[in-house]
Amino acid sequence: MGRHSCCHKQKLRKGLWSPEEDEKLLNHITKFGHGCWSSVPKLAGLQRCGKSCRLRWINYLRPDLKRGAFSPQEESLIIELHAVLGNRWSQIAAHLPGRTDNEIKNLWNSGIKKKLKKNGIDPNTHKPLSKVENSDQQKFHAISESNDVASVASTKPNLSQASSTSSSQSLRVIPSPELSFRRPGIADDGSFITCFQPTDMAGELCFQQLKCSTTMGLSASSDAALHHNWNWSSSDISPKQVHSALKPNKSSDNYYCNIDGDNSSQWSSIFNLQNDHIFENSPISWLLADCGRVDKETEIHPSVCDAEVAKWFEYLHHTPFVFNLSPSEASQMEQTDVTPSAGTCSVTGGSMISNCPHDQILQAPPGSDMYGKTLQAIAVSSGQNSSSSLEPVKHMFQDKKA
DNA sequence: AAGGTCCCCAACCGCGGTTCT
DNA sequence: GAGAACCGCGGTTGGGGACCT
Repeated sequence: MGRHSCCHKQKLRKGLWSPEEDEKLLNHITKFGHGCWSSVPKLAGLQRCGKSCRLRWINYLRPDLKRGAFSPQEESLIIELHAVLGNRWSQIAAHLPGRTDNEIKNLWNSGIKKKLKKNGIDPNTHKPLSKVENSDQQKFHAISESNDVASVASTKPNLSQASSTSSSQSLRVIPSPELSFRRPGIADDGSFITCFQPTDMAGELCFQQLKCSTTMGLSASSDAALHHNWNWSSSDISPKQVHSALKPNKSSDNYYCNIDGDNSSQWSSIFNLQNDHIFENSPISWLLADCGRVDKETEIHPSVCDAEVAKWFEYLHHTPFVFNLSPSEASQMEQTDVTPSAGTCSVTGGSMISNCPHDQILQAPPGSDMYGKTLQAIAVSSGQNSSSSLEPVKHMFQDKKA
């Protein structure tokens, strides 16, 4: 079948659009709408192909476009969405009103990518750029493939191993401030293998793996959802609880959680509340999604937070990170800010998770396009690429829908 | 001032998916 | 069901402005 590329048509202009062409296209679409794009150039009196007209309208002439530089909030949102969605620019753009996929793609390729690399993050995987020597890399991959900690983002986790002897294997890596950004994986039984957090052991940063069962976690009846009863388990570490959470800066949408365990390490994690959505920077967003509704106002207590996280926070948000707040400092911060209550965070119902892939699946009928694509997105983000490895994920969500 | 290089971003290109005939 | 046309997406290109030497 011969597919006609518009570029092969004769006598059609290419290249930059002139103001006159813009005006013709704008006038035509304003009056008649675009209808069938292939007929637009003829009706509008343009020597362009329909595809070119469509692109010009979408990327430049549309009245609802937001012009100008991206805000730090938009940039951080793009980074967070990219971690979940990858190069699905149109889906990312859907979360940024007034921005086009092309614009976001350009920003990513020309700006954000470099920033991430500069900060030691691989922009493709959102993992720390490893400077590990070859031998260490081989070890890394070997362990990954046998379901060690690194496997969460790159290979299919194996629950039996994770819950037995190897669940807290540590792996020496080049220290990096981004270690708190790990994504959860999904085990065969549908339980979550959570992110790895940096822990300081004898001066070395190590990865450690935790497991959170879907049957555990946040109680729907908890009256202080964000810092109550998030139980984590691994074979050699007793269940942990999030004992406090911190909103380091009132203009920020990010919160940090400290999870105390019996090995005296502090486990910091991060999640983000923005436009009523929680983004998958941490297993906590998955936990919240999994647990359904959280509808009580929640206190966030300032607490000590890890300097690595602070560094990352400052990079992402271009705002100073405040930590080690005393109660009086926290109180002062609360009084000087115009946004609601520094120490509280209002978390409301299902809308909170409406944009979480997990929740999209719960809302989408199995078999629908949304269902399949979202499953794939999750599988890919979890390093589960084969269709067979999707099965446990499917079952998990089907069970939850039921 | 001139030439070279870098980088941004608008636009192109090709592909896959969907709809129409 | 097959072929053609259309649509939308993501990767890539190249024009041109900014910056450097």
